[in-house]
Amino acid sequence: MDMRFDLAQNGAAPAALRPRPIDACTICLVRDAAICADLCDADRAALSRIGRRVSVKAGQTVMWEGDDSSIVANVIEGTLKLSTSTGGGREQIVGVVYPSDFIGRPFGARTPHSVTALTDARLCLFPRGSFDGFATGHGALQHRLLQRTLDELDRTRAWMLLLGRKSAREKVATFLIDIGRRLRGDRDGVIALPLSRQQIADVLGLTIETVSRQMTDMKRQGLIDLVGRRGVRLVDEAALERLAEIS
Amino acid sequence: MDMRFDLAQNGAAPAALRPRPIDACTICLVRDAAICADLCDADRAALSRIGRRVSVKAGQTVMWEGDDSSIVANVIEGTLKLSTSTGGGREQIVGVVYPSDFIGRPFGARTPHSVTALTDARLCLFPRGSFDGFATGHGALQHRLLQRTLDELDRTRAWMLLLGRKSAREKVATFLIDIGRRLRGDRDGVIALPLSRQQIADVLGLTIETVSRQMTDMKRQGLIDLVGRRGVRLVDEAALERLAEIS
DNA sequence: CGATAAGTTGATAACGTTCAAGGCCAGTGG
DNA sequence: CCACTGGCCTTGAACGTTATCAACTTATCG
Repeated sequence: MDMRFDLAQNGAAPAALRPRPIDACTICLVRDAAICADLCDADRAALSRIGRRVSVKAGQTVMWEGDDSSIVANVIEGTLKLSTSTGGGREQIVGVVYPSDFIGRPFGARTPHSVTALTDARLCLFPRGSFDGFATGHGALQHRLLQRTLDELDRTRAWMLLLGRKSAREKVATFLIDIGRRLRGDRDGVIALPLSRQQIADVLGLTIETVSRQMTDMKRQGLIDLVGRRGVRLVDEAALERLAEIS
Repeated sequence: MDMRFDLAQNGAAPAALRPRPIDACTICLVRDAAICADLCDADRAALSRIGRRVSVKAGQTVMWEGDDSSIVANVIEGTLKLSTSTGGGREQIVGVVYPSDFIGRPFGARTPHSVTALTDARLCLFPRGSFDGFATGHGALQHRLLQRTLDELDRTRAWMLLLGRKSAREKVATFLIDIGRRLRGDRDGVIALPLSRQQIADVLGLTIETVSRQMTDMKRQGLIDLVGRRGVRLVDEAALERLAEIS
């Protein structure tokens, strides 16, 4: 799918050309959870006309750290990572986003971190300028965006405690508890991790070897089960929580 | 100064009792930089009537992690730290705020981190409920709050890279560069640190000994000068920037 | 000027990284 | 259906950075 942004698509077409527009929002999977949830139908339709639906493949980078902030988007489907890196190439994942989350930097000139799809994903993409303009005129949208940003800031600050003060074991335990809360497992309780070992390391500020060692250790102790490369079952969640030192 | 919050103070007094109210905002040091900057005089006066000016002493904690979110505030004067800690008492400073910054958790039930004055400080304090109500009706205020929160989130995520991926030396160098940008030094170029060594350690996710060693090492190399306990001069800022690995 | 908290310095040990090799799984082609 | 391939993950050994523990020094304030 073409990722380039075509401004021409966003001008309002002459009314005659869209007598009964099929509104993408009516069938949207996240319409009640995303930031557009509180808009009335008319406003939602207007916002929808500003943006377009886009698919991205796993591994594809949607925005680059330091680039001009030219697009923002709602995540409709899939998981993506937000990351920054040092000049030397060391990477830190600063966030993982799920369906209904919002990505990009509205009201700002620069994208402060890269956004990369971890799985195949679908986005509802807006040119930043148009989005900013729309949001400025719609308090409900801005309020939802504010709520979401405040929540994200809280979660990010909690993660700083992990990065600065927790041991490798505590970090991995916290990660497993956290992922367990977001992604319910299948009927066997097996959670499909959206992250590779390297990516888990990049979330926790560790090396891949340390993550691997901690996880096999926890398996040996009967705290978790590892099934295949991407599966985990939290066997003793209470013990993990104790390990995680969650305040 | 009494920190307890007295709701009675916030009810509007009978009009007869305030014929020409002396508006605290007209002499406010941060009125053009805080979130209330874009309000018209009438709205600003209305907001002012909701809140009150409060002084706090260095060391005093204004809000506690996990408490009900009952107040929010603008910082008028002074420096404060935001911090979280593990059950075991390990602390991580998740933010440092300066005059015109906003503190507290609007639109949320819990305070996610403690707020403690590092220096004597003055705040413009609002009961959270009243503030939320006012903000909901005033798009300009909410927009400013959103801008500020987005900026803070960007800064916080940049700090995650430091916590997760930088060495002790890089951390200290980054800290010095960062503080140098916020606090201009005196005519000798000496910056008065608002943080003790322990607090610097708590910002960087290090121990006090490591911070001390890195700083005396940098002094030995002629990168910085240490004057007294709270003074630093950045002698070779370019070298520090190179050390900091700022992307 | 003396008391005391804050900071520095040193020795030692632990934790996590680094480097290196080997194993395992998923996808591909025979 | 099996062998082959390549990437991902695991395991091991050695090293290095930072934490820990303890003693000492210095700045600051009454």
